[in-house]
Amino acid sequence: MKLSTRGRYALRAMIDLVQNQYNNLMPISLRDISKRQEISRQYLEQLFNKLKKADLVKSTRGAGGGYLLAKEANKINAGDIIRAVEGPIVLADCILTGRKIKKSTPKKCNKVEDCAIRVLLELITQKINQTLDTTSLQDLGRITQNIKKEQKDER
Amino acid sequence: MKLSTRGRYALRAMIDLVQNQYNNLMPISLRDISKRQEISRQYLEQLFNKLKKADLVKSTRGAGGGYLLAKEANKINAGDIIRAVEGPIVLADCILTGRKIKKSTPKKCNKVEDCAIRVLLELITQKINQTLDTTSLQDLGRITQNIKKEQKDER
DNA sequence: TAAATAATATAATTTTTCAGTAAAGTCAAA
DNA sequence: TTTGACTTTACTGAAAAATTATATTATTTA
Repeated sequence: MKLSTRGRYALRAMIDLVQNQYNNLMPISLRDISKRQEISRQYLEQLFNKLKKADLVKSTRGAGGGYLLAKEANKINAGDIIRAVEGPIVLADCILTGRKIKKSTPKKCNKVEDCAIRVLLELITQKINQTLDTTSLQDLGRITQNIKKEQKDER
Repeated sequence: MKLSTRGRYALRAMIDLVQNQYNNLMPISLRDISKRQEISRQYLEQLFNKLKKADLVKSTRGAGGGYLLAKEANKINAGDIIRAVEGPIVLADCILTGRKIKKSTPKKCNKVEDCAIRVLLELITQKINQTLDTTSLQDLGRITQNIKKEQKDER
């Protein structure tokens, strides 16, 4: 049970965007994010594709172009970001499809025991989404800011 | 973000154990569980190895042998079972190790942005464990029982 | 006590997913 | 018209997960 790097990288990139924006006026290029976050440009491209489709960022092309937040940082939450790049959070396939367990051997989930497990997993999924949806990008930005400050003060 | 089959199978096997026990007197063989749950015997062996080490089941060898619950079903919870076969629930490696992100390229998690993400993931992990630890095997057994009953009534 | 049963332990194999890379193309602004 | 940036698709290698295989040891029962 892990959050894949896709989700983590997307969060990181979005936090980077908030931190480096000047009132969301100057587009930020993937090249810059790539450098700061040490994530390959091509990989970022994949992620921002999805972030854009989910209306979380907007882009301007050409020289001096790049990405901007599509909404205010307090209107974007962690759940939006993660679901944009990873799809909906599903702890077991039968929850979404209702049935299938595997792709290769599309066996039905016909064990009643599974249904009890499904009840449990659905409950957990709810809790996860609840937490993700009550944490805004602004929150994440502030936390980051505070950590940076602390690190500075220590020196 | 998925619960692996290991965890799901272990839950299923344990529910099977509760459902088919006669006051926990007659050991249940993996062969029977394997048949009922359609999980290969060898795979079950791996799982029960860990369940035993975690003191959730006890075993007797030889003919007529098999597994029994090591404690009462209301003293065993879903979290015990899942953690027994999957290890602790960790949504990102840096949470456990404090630092490392990957094994192969042991790069440090030196981005402050990650720390904000860690705060979020730790919160979620707490919630997950909370839910898992408040759902007993007895609960799961009852839910299963109810579902079986409903299915019967429908006919 | 031999045969059958069932757990224990480890190793090997297969399958699937993930992470990252590459390439070729499109579009917009300076 | 050229640069810089976004778009899209395909591919590859590595790691993790799932499954299978092979012995071995311990009990019971006929």
